[in-house]
Amino acid sequence: MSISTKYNPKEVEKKWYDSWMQRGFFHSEPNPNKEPYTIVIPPPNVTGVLHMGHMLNNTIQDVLIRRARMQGKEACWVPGTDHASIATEAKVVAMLKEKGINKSDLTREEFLKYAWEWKEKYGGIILEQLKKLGASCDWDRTRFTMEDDLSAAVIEVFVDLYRKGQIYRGVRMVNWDPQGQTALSDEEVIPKDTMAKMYHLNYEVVADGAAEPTYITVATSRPETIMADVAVAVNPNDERYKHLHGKSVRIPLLGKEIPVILDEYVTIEFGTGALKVTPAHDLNDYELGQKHKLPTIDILNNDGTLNELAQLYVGQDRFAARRNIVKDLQEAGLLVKIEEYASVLQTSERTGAVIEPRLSMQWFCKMDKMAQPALEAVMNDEIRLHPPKFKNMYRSWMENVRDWCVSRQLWWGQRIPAYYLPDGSFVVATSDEEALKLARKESGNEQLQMEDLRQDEDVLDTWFSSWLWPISVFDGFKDPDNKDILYYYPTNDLVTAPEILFFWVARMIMAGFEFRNEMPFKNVYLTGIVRDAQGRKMSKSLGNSPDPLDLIDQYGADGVRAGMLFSSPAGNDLLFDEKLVEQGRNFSNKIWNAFRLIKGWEVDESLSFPNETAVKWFDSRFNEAFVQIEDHFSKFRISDALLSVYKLVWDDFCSNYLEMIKPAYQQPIDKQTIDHTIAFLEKVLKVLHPFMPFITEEIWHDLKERKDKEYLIVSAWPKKEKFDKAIIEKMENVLNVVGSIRNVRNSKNIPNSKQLDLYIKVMKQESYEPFLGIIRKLANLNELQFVEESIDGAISFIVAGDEFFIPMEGNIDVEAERERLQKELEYTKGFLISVDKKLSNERFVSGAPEAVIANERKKKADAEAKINAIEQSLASL
RNA sequence: GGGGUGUUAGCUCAGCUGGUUCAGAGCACCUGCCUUACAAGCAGGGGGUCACUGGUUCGAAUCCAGUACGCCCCA
Repeated sequence: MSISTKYNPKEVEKKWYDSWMQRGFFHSEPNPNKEPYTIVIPPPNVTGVLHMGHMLNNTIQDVLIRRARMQGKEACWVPGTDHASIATEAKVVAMLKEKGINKSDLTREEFLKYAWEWKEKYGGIILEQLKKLGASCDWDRTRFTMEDDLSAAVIEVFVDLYRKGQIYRGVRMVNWDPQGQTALSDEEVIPKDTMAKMYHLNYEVVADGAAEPTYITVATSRPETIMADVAVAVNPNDERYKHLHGKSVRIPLLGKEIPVILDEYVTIEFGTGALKVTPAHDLNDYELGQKHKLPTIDILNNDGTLNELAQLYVGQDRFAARRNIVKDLQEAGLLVKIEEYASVLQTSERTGAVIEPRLSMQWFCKMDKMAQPALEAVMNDEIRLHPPKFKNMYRSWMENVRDWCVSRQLWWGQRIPAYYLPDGSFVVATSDEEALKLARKESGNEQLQMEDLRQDEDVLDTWFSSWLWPISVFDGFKDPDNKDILYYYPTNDLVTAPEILFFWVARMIMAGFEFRNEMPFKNVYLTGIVRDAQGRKMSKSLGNSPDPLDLIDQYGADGVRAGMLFSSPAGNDLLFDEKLVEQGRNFSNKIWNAFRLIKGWEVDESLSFPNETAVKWFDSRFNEAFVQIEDHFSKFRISDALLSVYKLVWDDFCSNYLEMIKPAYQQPIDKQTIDHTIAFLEKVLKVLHPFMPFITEEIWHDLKERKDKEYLIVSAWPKKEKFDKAIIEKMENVLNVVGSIRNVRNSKNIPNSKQLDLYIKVMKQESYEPFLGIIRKLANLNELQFVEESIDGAISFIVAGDEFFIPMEGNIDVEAERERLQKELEYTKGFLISVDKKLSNERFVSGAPEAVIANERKKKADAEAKINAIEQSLASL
């Protein structure tokens, strides 16, 4: 035989991927005769490289899309990339720095030129990597969130929302990243648990005639912000501070006088019960300040250094300033003590810098109105989240949704289409021309020129383009009634990570209802995070993330795909272990060898058909498993679906069916058996194909001559068929018999090659007759006959109430055998007692359903028969 | 602090409407096999008080309450 004993994925994968591409199997066009099935890819960052998370996510999407394609649906998987403004800009800035260029020395246009060059050169590698995985995306439809049409959609949406009053400009407390020098959305801020210090500072109470100065002690974690203090707040019910109501205090070092205000917001027990109010640098203080109509003093520059308003430590970084002021306070005797306490530090997801709550002028998008339909759609299961446990999280987020800060102080992205007039007012427009027209109209100044207008410097948050993705990839903004969007939208399934449920998924749902009055997708499958075997997140610094392409190289794409899916139920983190991928590869090999076996048989047409029972059984078994597989798919239990296929292939098809029909060495096989077997293998390949596309396509073609477009990838998915439950159950018993015989061999050290005899004492001989050949073959038997009486001097066992005897030619260990039987007898007796107890319970008999009672009766009868049989065997020993 | 969610074999997890799918799977482990499809394999096997406590029920891994521990989200 010339076929390799090991499956070799390398050339196979390339060959079939190219072949699929050439024949256009991935490409989709609207087809009114077919049901559409659509997935839009969560666009990876254009700067990204494939990591394990992508592997899992895209394998699942590919499984779904391939199955749909085989089901005869018009399957369309739209790929693309995201411009990822912060991440990409950071990479370009770093690249320029290496060349000795500072971003601040460049104009916006110069910088963008570099950025585009960089994107053209390094961007989109990830899409090429996805091809190695076997992703059957419609590459003709590849989109990029910053390409012209998609940017135009973003601008159009911005203008539209602005005109609807949904977008506004305002001073707000934002999360400021002093390193990236941009505002961040709440979702881009990562809280980190740390130990922080609480400084207790003395504020002098403004002289009220007392000879000695008196103080109030204020606790703060940020002493460097005291120069921005505008008040000290205490709880009006706090007895300790009653004497200070209506008084003022002096800021330490600065000496500035500020009022003591009263508010029940202050927790009496926390710190000293006295709170310094610094509206410019803390969200809660800001709200307190608003309430009490206090001024705000912002003492920080964009880069986190102190400005002139601070008066002290001007120009120093906030952390340096903190060290210095603590020292000075100490020297001035105003620092009472320092306490350690556990606190949460807000950091930037991108740069890791400590976030500065800061007042700044930003653009916001109102969320509350848009959140309504988006919330309802999920709560009433119009859009289903898998697993549904995420519904609660989704609801609590949507019910407490806050306005979305959409502006970013960056250059890489869609520039905010607001144009400022010389008088400081502004207009919002989709183009320069329109802006000028509007500006002239609104200012009444027809002399205004384009040069008089200044466009906002900021760009929009990346998510402001990705929330439109399911619509914009089909040009639903440019041309709202085009045939693609009408056909493919709403899409079917979205596969993504739970950490972007709010960033992205929720906003896409909002955009769907806002701009098309329709949900963007019907199902959201939430994957878990891929972690290492110890449960740690995969990260570059830990070096615990394998390179996916190396894995593919080593184990084959099919092996990796199967390995990823073996243990990743929806919503659960995947603890990745290379063992899983190894298992996937071994599975490939198993399938390969099954194919080799079948391919190697000579057919002799003159032979009769000896395998009717085996064929009938596997046919039923396949259909039984198939119903299960379909059920798993319908509930998005992808791992379970794969495991069902795995067991069907390995246990049922290979270990059992093929062993049953396998002719003796170098003997030919009959025509009927081989035909059935090939048909079975084809069906098995079909259900396997979504998971392991390459090896299945390879075998499909090696098995038979195929016509030009007769590919597995576009073959028809099996249909659910009726199956014979009785033959499956009977075979289970038969395989138990075989297993018991093998067990006897094992425990008695009887080699496989030595034939044994078997005597069967059963109630219904005819029920066993069709299976005798199978038992003989799988257990390697010589004599095989039915008997009426128990056989002396034999090892016996019982399966489903029937007795089986293997004569042992006298070398039977009577004591051991007696002990074994005695043990089994005791167990069965105990079992009978428990069943009897149940059945004699009046309330059980009257309360339980008929089927359950019947079952208990059957258990009782079986147990009694078994006890009887064991006792006889014991007697005959 | 509020909310969510989980705890089942050494590990990762199934277990759906309470009862034959009820204590399961895969991996790991142990024993024996180089049996001409496959040692990346074959055959067999040992592992669990279903976190704890109580309740509901004829019957609880499954429903309810509390406790402990873990994780997630929000403040």
